[in-house]
Amino acid sequence: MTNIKKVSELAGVSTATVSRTLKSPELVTEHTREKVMKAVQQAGYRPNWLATSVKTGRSNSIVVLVPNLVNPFFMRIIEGIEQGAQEKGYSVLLGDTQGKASREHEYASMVLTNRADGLIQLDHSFPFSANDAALAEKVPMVSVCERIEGERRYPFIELDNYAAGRALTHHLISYGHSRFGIIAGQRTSQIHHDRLAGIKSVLKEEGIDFADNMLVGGSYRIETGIEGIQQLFDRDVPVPPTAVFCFNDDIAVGALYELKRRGLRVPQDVSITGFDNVKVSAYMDPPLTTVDQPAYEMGRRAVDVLAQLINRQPLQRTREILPFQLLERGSTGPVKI
Amino acid sequence: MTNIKKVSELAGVSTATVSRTLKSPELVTEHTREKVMKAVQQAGYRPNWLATSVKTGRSNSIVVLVPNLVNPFFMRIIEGIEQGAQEKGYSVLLGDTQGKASREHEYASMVLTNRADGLIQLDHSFPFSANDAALAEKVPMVSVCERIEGERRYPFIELDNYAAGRALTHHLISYGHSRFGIIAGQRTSQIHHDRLAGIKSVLKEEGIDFADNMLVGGSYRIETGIEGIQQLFDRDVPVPPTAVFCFNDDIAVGALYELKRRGLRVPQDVSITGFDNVKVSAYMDPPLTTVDQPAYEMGRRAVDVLAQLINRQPLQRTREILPFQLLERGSTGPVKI
DNA sequence: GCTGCAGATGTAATCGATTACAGTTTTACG
DNA sequence: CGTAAAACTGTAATCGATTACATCTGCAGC
Repeated sequence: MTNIKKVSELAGVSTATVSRTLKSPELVTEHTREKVMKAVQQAGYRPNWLATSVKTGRSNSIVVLVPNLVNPFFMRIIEGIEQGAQEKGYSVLLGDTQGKASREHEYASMVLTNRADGLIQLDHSFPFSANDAALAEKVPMVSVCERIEGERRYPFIELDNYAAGRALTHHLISYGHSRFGIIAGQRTSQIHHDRLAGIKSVLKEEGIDFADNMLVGGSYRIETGIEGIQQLFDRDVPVPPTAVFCFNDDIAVGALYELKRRGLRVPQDVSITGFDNVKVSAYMDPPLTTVDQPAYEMGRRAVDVLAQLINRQPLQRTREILPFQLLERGSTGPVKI
Repeated sequence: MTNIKKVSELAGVSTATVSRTLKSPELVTEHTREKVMKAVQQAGYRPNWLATSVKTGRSNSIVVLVPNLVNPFFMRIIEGIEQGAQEKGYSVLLGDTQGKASREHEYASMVLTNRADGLIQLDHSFPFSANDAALAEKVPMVSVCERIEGERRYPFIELDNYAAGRALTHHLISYGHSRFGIIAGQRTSQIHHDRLAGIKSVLKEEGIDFADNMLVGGSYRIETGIEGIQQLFDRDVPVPPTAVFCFNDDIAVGALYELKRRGLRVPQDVSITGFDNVKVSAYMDPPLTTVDQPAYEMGRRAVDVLAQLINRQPLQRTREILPFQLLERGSTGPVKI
């Protein structure tokens, strides 16, 4: 291994001078700088990052906790995080939690052991174990698209899921729909509650009933969409819904697939909506009406906020709400008479 | 910050004893172990990972270079990598190269600076700059699904793209097709050449002509599929193809979309095939005939191989070919008479 | 020529661990 | 009881950097 000592010997100077030449060149004379640089070249020297970090106490890395890597929506957020991190000199440590608490704890504790400086959370639970709750108090941490209600609070970036729920509902009602189904994802999340509350608030205002058994589903997967449609349309309720809210685009893909398989046409027989605006949603048949989330931007903002926390700069606000956009495409239409 | 010294004072022992208690408990007596553990608890002590790493010279991290995070196929590989890494005690540093050489260099040099112990490459180019080529000689590095032909060689995990190309072609020929189009992705990659060679070899054997202008495309995106179809069907060639090979599922999504938009039916008018078997491909309308790559498994194997390189264990072979599977679904069918 | 100061470089402490080696205590056994 | 070996613990070197402080040189100003 070529270390700073070897270079210093090669250049005939002290290690301090080598270090200075590389970090603050203005402190050494032209002459020695050249000597040192030549030695650096010759030895193929690169400063050992671990050593630098242990000295400065900063790892310049951040952990990103994500429940699922294959979801393009999350990945878009992570692209934003990656870009922002890169610009600020941070590296991104990937923490695929697979929704398991044990994994979350494991990754989160990387911040406690100086392996990372901060944490970005795309999951929905508090990522520290009961043991570490007290320590976690000081951990710089930001949550993207999920708010933690409860014991602990930290800054979060999200969009107004309540308003998005309302917008989707208004859109469908304007097409004359009045019998709705909902296929939800992870039900314990704040997102879920907000969207649901948004939908229900409009229904209430419009005097439309919503039976609890029209809410099905429980995870953000294609299969959930398929099973959701089966539950909504197979049960012995007299009248199936004419419009179905799917709480993400994957669920909507499954729902669309299953509706077609049953010979139902979208949107002529049933309207469906997605959420997230993943790339393929625009190229489905029909293209999906969905809510666009500025995922990339959310990722970037998360890094900004996290960097402020890490550097103990004061935050203007602990809550950032980014704008969503309702994309009306082919999967929704007038109710069948 | 609570460090080992504080704990040692709290427990009334030396730092060496604290270190031993935590790393090799069998070296200390029951009595002191208890004392130390109590102090550790009380102080909320966690060993500083940076310090440990600088001492051992191992960061226990690996860098994964990926050209694009939103591609579910890559992400499936990374899931495998993540899982394998986790089991072996490595963390994964994400390197989103966005296909840019500068990014590649930047991330790759993390191995040269001890920030990571090795490198897994999902991209297709040699990730070190000309300057570092010599240093890179010693860097543990594995390539997944892409072989590097040329100056530098390192182990790779892939599937037999040549054979997969042949299998797809046989499948379409068995349906009576003889006029083919190809919408390719990244054309400079080895994958591209292998698949293309596989297809052409069968066509030659069967005495079927393939005009070079029936090969279009140049990146793995949905838009490439749309533009590809436009090029293949708009040109003034007398007869458009009856079957189109798309070199990944994203391209196939675009192709399917554009074909439908033009009023062509799949597979009655045109058959199309994808590649990779991403999740949604099974739920398209029609479901996509595609080649399943064991992406997750490829990721896991890559970590195994990389770990061997890092630990300087001898490799049985530098080339691992995993099995593919041709999935015949609804997007291919008999040629229209 | 001497003093003072700025600028360049070297010396050595430091970051937070691990671990070789030394020193001390305990145990085993004749 | 004495001695050697074993078991435990402490001291201090070490990993590879950074940096406070010390030292040395050279030059300006009186």
